Amino acid sequence: MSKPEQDQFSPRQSAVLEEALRLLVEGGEKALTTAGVARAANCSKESLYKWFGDRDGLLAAMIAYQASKVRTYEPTGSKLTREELRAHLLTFIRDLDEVLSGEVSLALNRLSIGQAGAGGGKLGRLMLERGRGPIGKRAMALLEAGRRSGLLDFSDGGEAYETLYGLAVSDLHVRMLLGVSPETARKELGSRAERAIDAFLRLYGAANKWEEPRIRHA
Amino acid sequence: MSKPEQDQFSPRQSAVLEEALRLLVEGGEKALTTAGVARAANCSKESLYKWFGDRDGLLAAMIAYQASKVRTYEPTGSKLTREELRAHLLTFIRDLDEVLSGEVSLALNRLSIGQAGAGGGKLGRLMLERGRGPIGKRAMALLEAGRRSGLLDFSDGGEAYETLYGLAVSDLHVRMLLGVSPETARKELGSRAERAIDAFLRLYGAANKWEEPRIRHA
DNA sequence: GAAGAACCGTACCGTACGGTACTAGATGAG
DNA sequence: CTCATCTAGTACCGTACGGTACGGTTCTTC
Repeated sequence: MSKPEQDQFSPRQSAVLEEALRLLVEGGEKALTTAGVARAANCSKESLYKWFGDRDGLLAAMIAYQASKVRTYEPTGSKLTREELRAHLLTFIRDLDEVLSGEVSLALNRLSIGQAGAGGGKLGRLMLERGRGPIGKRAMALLEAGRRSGLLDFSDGGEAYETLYGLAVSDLHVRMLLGVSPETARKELGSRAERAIDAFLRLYGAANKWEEPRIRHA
Repeated sequence: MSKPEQDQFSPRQSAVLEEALRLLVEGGEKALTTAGVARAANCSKESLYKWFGDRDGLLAAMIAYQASKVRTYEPTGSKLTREELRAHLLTFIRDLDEVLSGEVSLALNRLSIGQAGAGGGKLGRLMLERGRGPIGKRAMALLEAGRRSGLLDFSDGGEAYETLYGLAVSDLHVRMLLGVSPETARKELGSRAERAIDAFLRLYGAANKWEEPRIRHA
């Protein structure tokens, strides 16, 4: 637990996984053959099987490896001002958008989703734990800080987080997974980030702190 | 165009597609082999290839067939009361939840997403057009009716629809695609429907018509 | 510098799948 | 009755992939 994610793969193995991710991004799952990975990474199939067990082990390792690269930095424990909270929310949404629209993330999600359905939902669980877990934890910490600072008002943090996520992403993640170009999607995400924060603060902002931005009624 | 979707498949072909969908739901994509479909549907592989061209044609036909089953009823053209709009929104969200959490829909989305990444995003485009298109159109019509009735206030209908969708679904569709049990998900969706409508109306309700439900400020 | 481990490259095996060919039986028209 | 069409069932083919085995080379360690 002291060195949980960093060096669980040797440099050589990391290089192989990097190459495997590249192949996956370029050609989808069908392009990710054991022989192809071995050839692209200049390693032998025997080593692949020695290191990762079998093909599924390789896929799981790719997910774990990619997850180990996102730093889940815990931003702050101090009291937040309105502007700071707003800025942190915006940063969170921008980071979220960047992750979700990243080629590697999309490819890994496609991979996990594609082989979910059947009995082997192993990869899907991995993605949920290693991918969405940390992101959600980070957001919840931020929202909690906002509440402690008297800027947000909610009873169920998970509910508030789901709302924020929905406002920021809506159905764009699924549409990207289905093939909408990440460029198109990123434009849409970018134009929605600030609006999502406005809406979120109208829904969950502590009343006396935000004097109702974008006031709409008489 | 007069008979667009109904009888594009003969009864025999529909029965075969039904069986193919059953196989897909049960075992995922890997279980959907041409031999398996032929065996399950008591037809010959040769007939499959005659009718659908090749395996991809069969997959596309499955999507088109399933899409042809959802009726995209246009509810109303008359003026709406508050209660009617609320009820229609709730019905829409419940229907949306039911579709998204349906086994067949999940299986087809997994199939399309799984083979998106590579060059062949054909199925993904089909899902976007045949699946999300009609649903979005229906919701937009409802929102437009709400605006014409003076109950909603928005400038961009698409933006309002995306907000409604995000509030109602958030990341649950992707989580279901990744393997979260539909039962768990349906409970979460059900408990969120009314809250989503409240939030949506706070964000887009015409001011003088809704006297700020769940008022939060002094 | 020798012993041993790790590893690359390749060749190999079994299998499973997509797609095609062929035969036999059913159905319907003339 | 007969011929044409359609289709079920089966057998077959080529290929591509997951997984294993082995010889040769490099790197480590004493």
